[in-house]
Amino acid sequence: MNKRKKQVTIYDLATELKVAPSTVSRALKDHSSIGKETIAAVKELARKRGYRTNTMASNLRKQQTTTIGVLVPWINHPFISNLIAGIEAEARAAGYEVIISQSQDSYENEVANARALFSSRIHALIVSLAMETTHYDHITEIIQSGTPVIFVDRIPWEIEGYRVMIDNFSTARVATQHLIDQGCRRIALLGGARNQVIYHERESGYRTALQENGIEIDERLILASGQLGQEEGYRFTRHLFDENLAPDGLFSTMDIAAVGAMKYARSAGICIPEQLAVIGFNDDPVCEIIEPGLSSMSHPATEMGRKALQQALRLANPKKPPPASEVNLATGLVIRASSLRTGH
Amino acid sequence: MNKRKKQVTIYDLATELKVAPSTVSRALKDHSSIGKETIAAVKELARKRGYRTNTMASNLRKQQTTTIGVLVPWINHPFISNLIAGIEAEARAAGYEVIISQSQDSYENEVANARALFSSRIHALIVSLAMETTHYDHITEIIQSGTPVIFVDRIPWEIEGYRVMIDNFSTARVATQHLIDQGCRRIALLGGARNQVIYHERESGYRTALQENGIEIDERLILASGQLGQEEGYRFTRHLFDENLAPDGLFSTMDIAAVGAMKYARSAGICIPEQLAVIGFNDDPVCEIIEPGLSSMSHPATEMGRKALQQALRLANPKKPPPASEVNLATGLVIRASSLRTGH
DNA sequence: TTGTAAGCGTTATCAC
DNA sequence: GTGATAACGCTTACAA
Repeated sequence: MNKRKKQVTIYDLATELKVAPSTVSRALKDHSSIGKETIAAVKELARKRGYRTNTMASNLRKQQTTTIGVLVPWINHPFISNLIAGIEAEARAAGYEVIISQSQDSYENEVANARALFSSRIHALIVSLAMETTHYDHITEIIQSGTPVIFVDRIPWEIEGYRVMIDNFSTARVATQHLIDQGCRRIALLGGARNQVIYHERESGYRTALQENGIEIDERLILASGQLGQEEGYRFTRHLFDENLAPDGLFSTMDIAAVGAMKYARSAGICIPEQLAVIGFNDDPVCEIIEPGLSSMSHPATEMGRKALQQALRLANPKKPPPASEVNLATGLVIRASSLRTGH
Repeated sequence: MNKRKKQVTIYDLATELKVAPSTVSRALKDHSSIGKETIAAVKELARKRGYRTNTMASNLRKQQTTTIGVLVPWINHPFISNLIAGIEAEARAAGYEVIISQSQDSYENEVANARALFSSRIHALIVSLAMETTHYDHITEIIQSGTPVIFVDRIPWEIEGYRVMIDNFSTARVATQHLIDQGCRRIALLGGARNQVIYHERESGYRTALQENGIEIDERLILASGQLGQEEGYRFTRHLFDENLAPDGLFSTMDIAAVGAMKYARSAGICIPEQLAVIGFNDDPVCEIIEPGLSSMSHPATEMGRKALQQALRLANPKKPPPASEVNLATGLVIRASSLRTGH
């Protein structure tokens, strides 16, 4: 049906060179027991005939692939695309391919994608969970089959698995402390979905920082949304000022919501940072673009991808030293004009 | 070596049910000639034993994969990640997987990745070329083998292949015309690598618009860079004003360079849009974030991904009607404050 | 409606 | 150093 040209196989090369297929196979991978001349001849002919290893056959025979499965909520989010870029670069360098699938934050999609990846007999799986996900059977199934699974960023509550993360608690604490250091006392929080570990941790870090500084927590200043975006940031901030809760500092657990907050402030004539100091989370490119520059906590997305891949390979290869069950990457406070008050 | 659990095969199911493996194979795909009860029994047991098709074996036997190869310069660029998101969503819905690789704009990487993808016997390939690429042997090789190849966005000059694009010429003409309509007469161009078709086309569109309006082209206002980014945008704009070439309009073929231009204008006290009307290209998220809002030409990245995949599948399946050799998607003028002069 | 058997291209084991 | 051969798990004529 397909008019694809038949590909050259080791049999074709063997016939032409009048040697055995097994010799060709070995020659192509520089097996030590094959004569130098044979190797040269085989490689020369392979090049001339345009021979390409049939990965499917090889994989089937070896009972393993060199494909890394990646399961993320969205490909086209800055953080995730950087994560994937890191995974891909590292994988490629190590001779692996990357197959990606996005759940679009739907549990149903995530399950279907997990099954599809599993059927492809992936070498390892790197997962960041969908917002909706609260059951993990589709993942534990894979773990139990012996396939290495690494969780990144959006990790599950229950499963004891390998993870590559940042310390969301401490990072949020640092962000909040920075606002306090700038003289803020009424600090609002724009939080994400509380059923997600990372947003829960960030909220805890915020609360802890306030307590450590003897600042009473005003629950009315804590706002959360499962869909924290620019619009929510705008709306939440307007709400705070409309209800006479006017904060003097604002920590947003996502940069994009901080942008919304700043947009509102601008429209309402609220000066940043003098009246409202703002800090975000992730250090997305927007932080450099908006005026004033948005302070944020840097998040090593690409590095996280690289690390996750390294962990996955280590886990898949019993010869290598086993990986730590949890890797924490460093974050950093990036101070820009949105939070920097003179005189502090 | 690997402590992976042995996977269940159709043989296991066949033995347990006391039927032939072929029966199991057929039952699993609802073959018409298999008894209803047999099908039910097979599926039930498959579920119970956690059977998963071994895709490698199946592919090897069928001499084809359901894997779509994607070769792009960078995964973590807004335009590309949207493109990939479109490809993935459409592919997944059609039962295909997506394997991605990034050339990082290096010719060498692109060649290596193309070979690797080819060895995986991909069903089809979707390519956006690296900046460096000027030879296309690594791609023509694949086309000649019978594998469908679809070019998107960064297409080659020479190869007669299938492509999914926007009309860069007309889109640039519309952008330039818009500035002219706003009263601009000295319009600068921030262009990309001229060896790339798309940037060449955009420059032509700009020139044509000026000519159509009887505006003389001042070559000193035309600046190009293979690495057009925020910094270049800033630098080019400063150069224009420093050299007393002060333009009253600026068309940047990439949004991010327009952002740089706006940053310079702000630092130099040049009013946008009154003294300098600015328009970009792509309608990236930054356009909404920067102040004033950046006018731009919308680029249907996700749609382009979906379309490219559809074309690829159509091309791979001789039963379907053959695709058009070139698909052009619509772009649109998105007017924001950066180019909107009152009184026009 | 089901079974038999060949073969997809590779690699590992054993023999020479 | 090299060759013969048997898998890997699946699909698909062809046979029954």
